[in-house]
Amino acid sequence: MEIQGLPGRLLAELGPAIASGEIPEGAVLRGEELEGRFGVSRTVVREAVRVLEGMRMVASRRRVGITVQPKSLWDVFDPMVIRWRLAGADRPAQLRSLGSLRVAVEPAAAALAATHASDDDRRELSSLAVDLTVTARAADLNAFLRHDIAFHSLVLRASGNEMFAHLGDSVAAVLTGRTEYHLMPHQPEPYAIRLHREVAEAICAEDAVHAERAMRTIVTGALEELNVQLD
Amino acid sequence: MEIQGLPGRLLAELGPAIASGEIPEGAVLRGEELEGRFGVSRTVVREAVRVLEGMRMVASRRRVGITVQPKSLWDVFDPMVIRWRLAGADRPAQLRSLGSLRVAVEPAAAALAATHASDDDRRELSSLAVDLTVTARAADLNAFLRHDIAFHSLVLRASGNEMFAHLGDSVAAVLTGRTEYHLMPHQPEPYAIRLHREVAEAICAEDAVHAERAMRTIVTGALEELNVQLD
DNA sequence: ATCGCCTCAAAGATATGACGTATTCAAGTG
DNA sequence: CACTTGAATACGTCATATCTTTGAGGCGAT
Repeated sequence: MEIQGLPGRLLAELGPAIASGEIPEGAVLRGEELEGRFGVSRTVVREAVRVLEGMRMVASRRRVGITVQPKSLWDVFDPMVIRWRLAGADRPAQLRSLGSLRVAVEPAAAALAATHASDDDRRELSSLAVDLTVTARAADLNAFLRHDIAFHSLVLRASGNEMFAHLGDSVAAVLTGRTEYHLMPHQPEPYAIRLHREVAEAICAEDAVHAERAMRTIVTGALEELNVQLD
Repeated sequence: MEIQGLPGRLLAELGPAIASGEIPEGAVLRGEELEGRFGVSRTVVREAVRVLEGMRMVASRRRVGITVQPKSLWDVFDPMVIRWRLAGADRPAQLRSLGSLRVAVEPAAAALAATHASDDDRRELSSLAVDLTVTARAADLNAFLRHDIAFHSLVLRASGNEMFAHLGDSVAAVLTGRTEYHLMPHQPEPYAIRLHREVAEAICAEDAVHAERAMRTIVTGALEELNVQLD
């Protein structure tokens, strides 16, 4: 589900360029310039710029042009912004931010899931915990990643909080990045796996306290490891 | 910092209408129809629609039209979406979501602030704690609200995490809504005030554990009160 | 020399006509 | 009944014209 057509292509060029700092904060672009640079019409440029303006990465003013806004104003929760930052020079900072966010949110989500999850959710969660164990033992990193993402997304979704649920994609991005850039041990640690099983069991048993504690251990561990790797 | 001009006005009409469910999920709009309904040109309609598409509230497809997407796809973290939902029929759900998010994030932010805050931040925080105490005693709800927002925003900002910092506006929206709709006691509770002072003192003393605990008490209390009021 | 006002031009904002193109739906065909 | 084909439709893109806002420089008065 992405923005299509020429405006989408323009966005795919401009967004990362701005997110990576290649087009620095305060830089001024002119619509006409973009038309020429990308060989598209005014219509297309304006629509792409409007979207960027919607995520507060740029501001368009008459007689001035399109100015890149300071990073502090950007909608840092916008999935597109997150993706662009993860792809560029901001990757470490973005990973750290998301890591801290996970530490805050996922334990709370696990606690809520323990009381709010549907029976289907609980079954699915148990099944995923098993899958995780199996793929970890087989050292199948790709399958492990897939199940890990599914596990954490499901917990977030099962929390019943729409805002938590929406962080599933961001968490997926973090986990994917961690695997892609070899920021995790080649063989997932047995201890982490056991914690995942504990989370699943606690949620199935409606034990919010235990679910929260186990999940907190998982995400704080992940954050610590991330910090070690990034230093 | 809002989207200006005619597209902005169109957004200000369409966004709330969709957010409130007045234009239901799955509804199909035609660009030409919107041109007529709002008396603006294609250019304007297209730009507004593109922004809505950027926040995934609508999807535009050839030969079909502009379809309203299911709520589960919306960028629920987009400040515009939050504002629109708070203004409409989704207000209770939005307040609950934000309340849970606060419970997850603000304690973590307080803990981080205890170790990351600048000296200026700490001074400002102490000052705000005093202001809170004074305005609470004077039962000046508006001034209290202003300081309360400043306090929580500052803690989020001082955490040093950009994503936490960006939740300041949303927290402000929750607090404002709570006051506007008389969802809080006329005289702020002395216990809550003392907790704010405790947070400030703990952050100043670099006591992360204490700051986190006091902040958790504040936000869980607020959430409980919110749930009582909304039932 | 400084302040304030005025004018002009630059750049975005809006409107509109023309054409392109994908997609759906249905008629037609085997 | 399945498949093909074609036409209608609504968005997508381009080009152009005109309007509006606003920053900068000039000009005069104090």
